[in-house]
Amino acid sequence: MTQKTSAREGVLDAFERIVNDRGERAATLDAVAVEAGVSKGGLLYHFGSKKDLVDGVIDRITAAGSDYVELLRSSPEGVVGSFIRTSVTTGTPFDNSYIALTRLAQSGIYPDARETLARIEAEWFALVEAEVGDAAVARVVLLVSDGLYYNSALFPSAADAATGAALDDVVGAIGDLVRARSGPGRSTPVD
Amino acid sequence: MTQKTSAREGVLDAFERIVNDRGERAATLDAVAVEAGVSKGGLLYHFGSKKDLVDGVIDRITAAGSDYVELLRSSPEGVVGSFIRTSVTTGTPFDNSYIALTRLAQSGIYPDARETLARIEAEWFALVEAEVGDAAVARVVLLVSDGLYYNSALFPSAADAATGAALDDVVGAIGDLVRARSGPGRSTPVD
DNA sequence: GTCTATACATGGATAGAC
DNA sequence: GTCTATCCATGTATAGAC
Repeated sequence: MTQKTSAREGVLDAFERIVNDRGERAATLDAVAVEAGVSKGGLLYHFGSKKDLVDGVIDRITAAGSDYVELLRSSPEGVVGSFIRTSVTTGTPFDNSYIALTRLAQSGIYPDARETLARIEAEWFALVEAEVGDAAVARVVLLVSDGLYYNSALFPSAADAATGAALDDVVGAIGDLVRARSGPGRSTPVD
Repeated sequence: MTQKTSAREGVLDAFERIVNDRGERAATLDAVAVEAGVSKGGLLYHFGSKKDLVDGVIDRITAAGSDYVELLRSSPEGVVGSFIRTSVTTGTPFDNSYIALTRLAQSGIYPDARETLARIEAEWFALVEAEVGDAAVARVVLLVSDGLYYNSALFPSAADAATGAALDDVVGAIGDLVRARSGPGRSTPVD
């Protein structure tokens, strides 16, 4: 009763992959079925409609979101640094679901996708703000993260470049901002 | 020979509007024709194919891009501040074309859309870097801009909130970052 | 649980009248 | 320059066999 979900998960993987690589429009039932290695009918047994597929992605990210937040919290680098670094897509299951959701949310046909994204961002904002203690800085961090996701989703080739020194530079600059805002008379909350 | 383009422009407006409000998928020839108040046949006289519509958006933004850069250059606030502020969609023709392009670029069917975006971002980066004199900070500014565009395109309702005090806060934080990076021993290049 | 076959609607694009 | 009519391909979804 626990392993039989593999076919279902495979379909969901295929759906996300197509949405992310070729856009929502390309993610037809046919294309997803082929990518998942099942027939259209087989796919529709697991997901009765297109919307069910979207709901599947939402369920996934809702589950994975907690783990991600936990990972940020427990990072020795601190929330901000690890948050920025993990905003460049590296193809983790969470990344794949998150980017798929941003695509699906754009159509407006799936209000739940949009709401889920908003909920996730609100959670991240609270987390970052708690560490930096400054709403404006927290907002900048969130925006940089959104920008990184947007860029690595739109220009997958550029994601490699951003993974290296350039990303370190961004993290460094954000660190400077946090310290500048903490003020000279206040010791850093880091560590 | 100069005003007869109004119908054409109207069709392009309609196309952008639907792409931005309801997603690329909703922007069918039928829907665009209805929105523009012409028949499908009439639309296809001006734009022989879907791709021609996309090319129309690209042509538009290529033309409008120069004006936008000029506006940033001549802003009394400086490039960075005005750039950040104008990254929240206010429904200008440039905004509409830009957001439409980001949507169209995601499908991968229109490589030109992606390349145009990359070209525009490169131009903006050069402009910002020239003012702040620091590649990492320039990159942060670009990412914040991308994040703002992404957010105001995805959550139009949130764009209002971001237009007010929150946006000022972000501009202020970025200003702090620029100053922090300029270093204590270096006078500000502003003005 | 997965397949084939099929119904039905919609999308892109052409032809040709006005 | 704009319209109607139409063709063909594709997309979503259902029915029912295996």
